[in-house]
Amino acid sequence: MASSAPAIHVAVDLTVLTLREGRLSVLLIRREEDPHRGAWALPGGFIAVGEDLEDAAYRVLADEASLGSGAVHLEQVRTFGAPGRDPRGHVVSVSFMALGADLPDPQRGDDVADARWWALGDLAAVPLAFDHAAVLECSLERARSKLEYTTLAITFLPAEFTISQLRGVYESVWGANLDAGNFHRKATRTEGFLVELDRHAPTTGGRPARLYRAGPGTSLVPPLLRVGDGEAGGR
Amino acid sequence: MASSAPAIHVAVDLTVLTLREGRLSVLLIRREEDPHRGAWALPGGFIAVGEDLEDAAYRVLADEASLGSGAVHLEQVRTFGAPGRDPRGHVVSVSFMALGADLPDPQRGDDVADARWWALGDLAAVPLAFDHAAVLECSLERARSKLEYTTLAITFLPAEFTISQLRGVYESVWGANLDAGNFHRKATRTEGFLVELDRHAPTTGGRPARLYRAGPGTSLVPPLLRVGDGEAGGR
DNA sequence: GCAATAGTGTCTTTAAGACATTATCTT
DNA sequence: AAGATAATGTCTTAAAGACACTATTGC
Repeated sequence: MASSAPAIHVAVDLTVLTLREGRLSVLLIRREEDPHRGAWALPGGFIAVGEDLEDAAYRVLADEASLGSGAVHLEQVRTFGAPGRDPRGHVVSVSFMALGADLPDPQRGDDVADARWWALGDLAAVPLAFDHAAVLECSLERARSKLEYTTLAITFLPAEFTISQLRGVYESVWGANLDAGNFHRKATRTEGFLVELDRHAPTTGGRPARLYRAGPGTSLVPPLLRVGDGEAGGR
Repeated sequence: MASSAPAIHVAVDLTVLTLREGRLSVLLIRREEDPHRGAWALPGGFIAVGEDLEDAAYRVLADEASLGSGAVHLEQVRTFGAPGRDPRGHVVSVSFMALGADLPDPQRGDDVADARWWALGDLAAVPLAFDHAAVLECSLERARSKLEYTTLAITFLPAEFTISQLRGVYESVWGANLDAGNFHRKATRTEGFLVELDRHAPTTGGRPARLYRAGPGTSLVPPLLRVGDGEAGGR
């Protein structure tokens, strides 16, 4: 923190994503100190000597997002190290994405005075601190892409879920509308993706939907490729 | 370098890949100093305060691999920061992969006494320094995977090449045998992948192969998915 | 009954994979 | 001619997408 002896500092930045009311949302924290005082930023922090990168990410998750390690899927995305990205000095930041199911509102604590979930659609006019817009975009693209080839979409859902909910994850993250019937067939017939349960979800006005839980597989073969639909919706 | 005041150091490590005689090969450098003196290691180096990560990677490429920035495709892969990975202290290393066409033998210089290309098939019994086996594996998997969805294979080839050479890249990197006819159709009919030239390559004993150069596209749609063939060959 | 959502079936189109066939060169 | 490699064609099968249809609930 003392900027007398020039050195490189290493930090982690977290893109915490969840679905809230069917909209893909990211957790941002309002900065209380310069630089970028008052701007919204991704949660993050410097790593200590001897601290593992993942441990630092989980620490930030607990301190700034009130989230335990069991609540999210954490994954390293990319490292940002341009010399000018932080006016305080040379900060190399390892960015992670954390995905979870309907994550709770952040609690005010020692470190954090103001923090909230932002639906991505509402974020266009919000300037982010540092290079966090690029960091966020990088994690978003990673998440969108991994939905194609992996079973990662399930991390956005509770332990038991319906096919409609799963389709909702894809639609929200991709910003695309998927055919319900075709998606149902694809999801249920992809080996290792889902395990069918004997129970059904309470009806939401129509035929009750069967419940599923995550299957043993981690990759989708063949993948579930997004195609240029374009038409989308927050919900 | 002085280990008196504990601090975190940031380094870059490079996985430089090329095809040599049809075999996927990686550049390794024999360490001359402890730790791991005498072991083979990926080229790498510490970054300076104020130096960009990519610039540092290109500097290492020039110093330790005698390669200019035009010769390779450079891409960040992953950052390794486990506290115990370097006995000298806490070193966070940003790993890059660099891909190029038939890269030259490294030259001996100030930094490097012994450096050579290793075909990956010959590397099983070679212990690598630090966690470089994991770093290498991570870059390899990235390269294998990106061949599926992008036009990256072309970076392993000279500016003008034949379909057979392109197929050879896939076969070498994936360690799989591909059907020549089907590959030809797929490569030539994937929009943006290739530009057909009016010339032909000198014959290698059969019908002369038409020459192509890289097309404008960067992604392959639909992708060229690897499937479980298993049978492979270095050549 | 109707509205709403879940789930299945059918048809078309695309594309992969197996493999035969033709084309064009060297010797 | 034989041998080698390049390129194309044919057939089968898998799977995506469009979309109609059936199933099961609440009202």
